[in-house]
Amino acid sequence: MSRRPPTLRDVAARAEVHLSTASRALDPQQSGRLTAETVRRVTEAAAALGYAPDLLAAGLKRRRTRTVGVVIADFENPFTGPLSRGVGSVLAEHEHVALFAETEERGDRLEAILKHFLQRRADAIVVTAAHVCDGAVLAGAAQDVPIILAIRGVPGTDLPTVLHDDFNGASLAAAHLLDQGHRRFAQLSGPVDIDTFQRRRDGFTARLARDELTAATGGSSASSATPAEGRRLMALVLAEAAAAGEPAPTAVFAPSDVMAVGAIEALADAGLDCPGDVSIVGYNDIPLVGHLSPPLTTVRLPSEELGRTAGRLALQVIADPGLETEILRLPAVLIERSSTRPPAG
Amino acid sequence: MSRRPPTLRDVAARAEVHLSTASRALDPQQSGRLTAETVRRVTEAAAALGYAPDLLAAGLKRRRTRTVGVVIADFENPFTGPLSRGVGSVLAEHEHVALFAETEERGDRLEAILKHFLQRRADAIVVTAAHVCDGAVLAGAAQDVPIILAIRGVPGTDLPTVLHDDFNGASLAAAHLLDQGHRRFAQLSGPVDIDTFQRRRDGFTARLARDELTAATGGSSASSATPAEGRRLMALVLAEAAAAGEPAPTAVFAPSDVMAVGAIEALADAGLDCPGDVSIVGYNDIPLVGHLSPPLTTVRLPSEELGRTAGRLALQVIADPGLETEILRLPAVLIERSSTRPPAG
DNA sequence: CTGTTAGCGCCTTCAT
DNA sequence: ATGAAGGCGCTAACAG
Repeated sequence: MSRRPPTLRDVAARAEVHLSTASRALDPQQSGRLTAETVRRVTEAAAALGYAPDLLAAGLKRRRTRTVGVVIADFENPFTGPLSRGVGSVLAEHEHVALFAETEERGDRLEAILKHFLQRRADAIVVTAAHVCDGAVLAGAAQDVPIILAIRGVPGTDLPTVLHDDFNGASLAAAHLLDQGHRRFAQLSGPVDIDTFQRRRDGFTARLARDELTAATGGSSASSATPAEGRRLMALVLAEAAAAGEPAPTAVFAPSDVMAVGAIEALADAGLDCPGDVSIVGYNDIPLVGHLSPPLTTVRLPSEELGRTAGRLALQVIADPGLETEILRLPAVLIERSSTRPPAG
Repeated sequence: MSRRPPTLRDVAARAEVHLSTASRALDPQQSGRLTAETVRRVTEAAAALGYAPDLLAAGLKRRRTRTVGVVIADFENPFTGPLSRGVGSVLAEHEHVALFAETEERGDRLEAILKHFLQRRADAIVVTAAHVCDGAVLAGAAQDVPIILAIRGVPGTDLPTVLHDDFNGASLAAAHLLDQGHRRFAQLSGPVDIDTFQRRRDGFTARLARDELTAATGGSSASSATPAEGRRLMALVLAEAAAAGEPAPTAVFAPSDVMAVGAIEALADAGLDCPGDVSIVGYNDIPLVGHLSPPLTTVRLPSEELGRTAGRLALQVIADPGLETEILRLPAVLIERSSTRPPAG
């Protein structure tokens, strides 16, 4: 184990050429300038020795490591998988690699991770875990390395960004419920410090407002997107309605599928049936929600495509640092299942 | 953007000491041999400049990159999250980082990824995506870098390995069903080229054999662990029983939760109810299976802990390459929900 | 076309 | 206790 791998030196010696000739022969960009014969000799020697270039040493000189750091909020989040695959595969197609790290939503981790990626000489960094208050830290890091924002934007920064179109996605949810004839709405609020949840809330609210309607919220917002928080908020909405002597809403928007799961449970706790009494729309279309009871109507996000786009942006900005920044928004699509139906009566 | 980060040279200049003095001052192992005053000056200069050592350059000399490659089968697999977090966090606690790559279960990818990690000078590699036929490739790579097997073992290799105790986990499932009084069993077969699925099958079979019972299989095995394959195999089991003029089994073991989901659907297709007519035990306890209808009885795996163990093994073998290899098996636990109940009648 | 010569940024014997 | 010098493995001018 751990025998020393062959170096370019060994290859050159075996091919009986100079070190730098070997280097050139192995570089597709330069091998054109060499005799076919020399190239053949070097290639052969390299193959015989099982030579593979040391990417660290190469990067040291070339000032490019072909590495892109990716900051993930939560490895256990269901869309982390598709997202990672998206950026990973785009990068791989261009001989780059992704380095993943996780903040676990802890505020202080982001800065440490960015610094670490810098020490590893990442050529660019994709941040998918930004909180709205991270502007300064991101701006600071952006002076040293190109940064791409994905999934979560940060208002006020001018970094290249690719987001799900959450405003539109949530509008889709609202439109669907309106189409079905609902008029009494509630929406559960996601964590307030995350940009995407704000946009979902705004999108849902705006679509209702067009029809001069509003949604109850229960007066609280989730500390994190979990079933437990969904359950808590749904119960609050119900309690609020009861306290005001009003009937419960017939349609509820949960800005994440897991919160929707909790909401359905809260309804059951209160003796209400989904979708019989209350319709629910979730968000994300995570695995298995189509197999819940009832199968959840939800908004699907093109997470892998978003990952691919983020990867592409990273490669672009590496190739041309002077690139003008832009904000891309990828469209969501409503997946209609059985947790929504026109209101009774 | 992309201003050049300060180098050790800059720090030395600012502290008015020699390059190598600065190097020593910043190395906790060596700073003892310097005047407290010099150390202070250097530390201060480093802080003022925001100096962070270039890990690539350091690794080049030190022949340690503090990087561990992790080969994942599938980023979208639900236990990939906990697993990644486990190894990532253990490594982070010891100033190492994980580099993740994905085979997507494609046979040719493993070799390419191993080679790539070598080129990046990973200090060790954790392979969680091994197929039983990968022995040669792994043995080859193991000559150049320490390799740890996790989740999936490879019979015949002697690499340090940490696995879920699938044999025991599947026995638990069988024991549970036997306890409930079931006597007519089926089990769906997972992909044959993956070690874990073989062990689950063997564990289930062995426990039944102790009571002199056997399980029908439908005569086929899954090409991949998906709901569609679960559905197909369950239908085959039903058809097989019908063709033989026998009653359907009352208890089914699905070696993965997603296959269980498909199996439940196949039962419904055949007009059978789970758990009314047929009990099902899944495997993995992935998110949301507790919210299915019926909530799935399943076997939970300590995936994050497994990741942590794999990370620990990697660090161990980096510190001491002569470490004797061992195979660890982490215990599974049966999570009893509502998809199983004693047979009717 | 190919060899020579400098480094990339850091660490690590040697001396002193 | 600190400076000097060489090299990790590779690439990139610059010669010839």
